[in-house]
Amino acid sequence: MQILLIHSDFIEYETKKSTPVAEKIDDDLKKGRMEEVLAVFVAVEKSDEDKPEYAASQTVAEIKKVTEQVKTNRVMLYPYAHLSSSLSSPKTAIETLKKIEELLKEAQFEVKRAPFGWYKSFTIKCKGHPLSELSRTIRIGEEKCVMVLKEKEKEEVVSEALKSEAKATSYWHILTPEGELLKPEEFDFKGHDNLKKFVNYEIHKSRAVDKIPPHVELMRRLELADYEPGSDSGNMRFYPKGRLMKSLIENYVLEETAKMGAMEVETPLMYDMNHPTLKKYLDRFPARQYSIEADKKQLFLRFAACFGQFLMNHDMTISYRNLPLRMVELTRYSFRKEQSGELVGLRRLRAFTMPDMHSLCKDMDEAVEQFNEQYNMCINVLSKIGINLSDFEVAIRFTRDFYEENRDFIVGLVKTVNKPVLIELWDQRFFYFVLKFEFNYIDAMDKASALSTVQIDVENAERYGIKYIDSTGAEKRPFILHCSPSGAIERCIYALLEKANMNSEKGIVPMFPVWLSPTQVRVIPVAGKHMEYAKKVAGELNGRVDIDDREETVGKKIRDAGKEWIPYVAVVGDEEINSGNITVTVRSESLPNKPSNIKMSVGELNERISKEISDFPFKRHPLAVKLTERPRFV
RNA sequence: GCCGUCGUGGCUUAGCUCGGUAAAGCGGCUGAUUCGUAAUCAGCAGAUCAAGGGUUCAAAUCCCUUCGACGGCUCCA
Repeated sequence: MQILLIHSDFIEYETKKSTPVAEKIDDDLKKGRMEEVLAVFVAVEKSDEDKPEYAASQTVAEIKKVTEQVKTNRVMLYPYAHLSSSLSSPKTAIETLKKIEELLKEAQFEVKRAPFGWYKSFTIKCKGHPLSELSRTIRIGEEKCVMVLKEKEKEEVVSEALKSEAKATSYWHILTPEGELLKPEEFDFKGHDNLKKFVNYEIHKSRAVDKIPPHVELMRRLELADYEPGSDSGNMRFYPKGRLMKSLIENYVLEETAKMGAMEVETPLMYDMNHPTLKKYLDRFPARQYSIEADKKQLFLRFAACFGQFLMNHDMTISYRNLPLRMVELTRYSFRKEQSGELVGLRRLRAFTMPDMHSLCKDMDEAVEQFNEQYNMCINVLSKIGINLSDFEVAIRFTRDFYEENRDFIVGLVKTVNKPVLIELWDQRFFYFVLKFEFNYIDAMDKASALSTVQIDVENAERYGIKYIDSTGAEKRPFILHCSPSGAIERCIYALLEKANMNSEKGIVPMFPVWLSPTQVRVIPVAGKHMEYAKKVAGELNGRVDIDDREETVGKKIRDAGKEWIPYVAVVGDEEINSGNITVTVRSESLPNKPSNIKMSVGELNERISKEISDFPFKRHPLAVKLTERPRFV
């Protein structure tokens, strides 16, 4: 049995023409309409033929569940053969449909049934809320819901978490730094445009813009990253400049976690799907996996570093003196087989790089304290990457129990960012965590993407058998914090590109932070005879320096340097050779089409650059110093 | 995954309605220019028009299928 449930403002149908298998009907059934209704499209299948009554009763049970969630008692049954490629006989189908109708009527539902075996026209207005479109497969002898992948004729096991999410009821609020907990409709969003967009995105899932994402064009034009047609969708190629930026951010984040005391480890990319512990965890994690078969094993590609680290924790001997114990891994890659329609440029990928840190804490007090410390670290990390407090919106999500016990702490988190945040509250714990936050970047299309996140996990220490010995010698379960200080590195680059594009539209010249700029200084000799001097200057300059040795006009070279968002462009010609200075175009001080030129010494420029990059990792330029020696990637 | 739009040299696009020799700019190469702050001039090379199938005397153009990108839906620890 396949059913598709659509919570609708209305559905109406009209019979057009009978088919050979049509049931005989009275004229009054040739048209039908219901309002505020759950439309149930049904395909009775071959596998139902053994026990049609069982199939009918299971279907009714599913319908009841959904009607309770969407709060209606009106049902329109609509035979819909297209849901299945393995249909039952028409006779069984009609019987089963009638049985469903009968059972629903017994349960006090207001039911109508569209006739079987007719060509019908129908109009339906779907309500469009998160639960308004659901599908179910009902199989005899199986309690579990499974989704059927038609193209593979293979059943995909959908994790329990994916399902439980549909059942979770969320209560949305806005929490202000003053500690006021307001319903979204009570909150005055004036001056909080991005928060409004974020709330709208989270709760109503509605957007009104249709533009192509600017970062997709930029990632190619700047030769950072590109699609790889030879791979699966959502698996990108990174050109030298993109790889450089990724590498710098990766190293930076790792360094910040190391400062906190995190130990860097490395764990496998693929795991046995039938490992008893992992199997249970898969069920609690709402992600779809890539799976591969090797020898006789079913393996899946990791979607985070949790697996490897928890398995490692399981085998470790840990004393209370070792806590909080932090481990970090930079996952290159984490794999998530997101739905194809969801993939966009660098925003949503199927293979991405993510720092994943886990902290074992002795009790909830320590977990909360660590949570707070990591919350602050995340703010700092993002701002150093170039994404400031004003660029992202905060969501804090927790269970009601956690909130009751930690009200002041939650308000404290809001005070830290000093702006209202979105709160999602659950009556029960549907997930493995009791508290989490995310920092969400809001782009020009009003889409929200999570960057940093921390969660307090109360489940996995038990599941993985992770324990520590407390001061009395007793074994105890730690609480585990999951933390990704920056979120996916690719997503950080997406946010930087989108931000730069937004700036550009506001009349601000777009650029990356200097420490992340692939070329930090470009030296431009005015004519061929200045080349030797240009090389000398380049040799004396700090940072990633290159030389535009092409035979182009100065104007053209300046413009091209601008197109690459190079922070400092030093022109050298007769004047500079005579004065010993260089003339520097400073991007951060330039206006569109109005470069800002400052005469300074090489030493002065070095000092300026040092100030901007000294706190960060440094890597040499991956490309040849002379532009004429560089290939083009796009 | 579903619905819709799109896919033409390396890049950006014209041509597609109404079938008949694929056009341009940028980039590349060659030559001239040796140049002072956001595009120097000229020439040359470069395209089985996403892939596969169909209709036709003839397909970039019409039809079908597949793949990919984007938008919407769904989803998003």
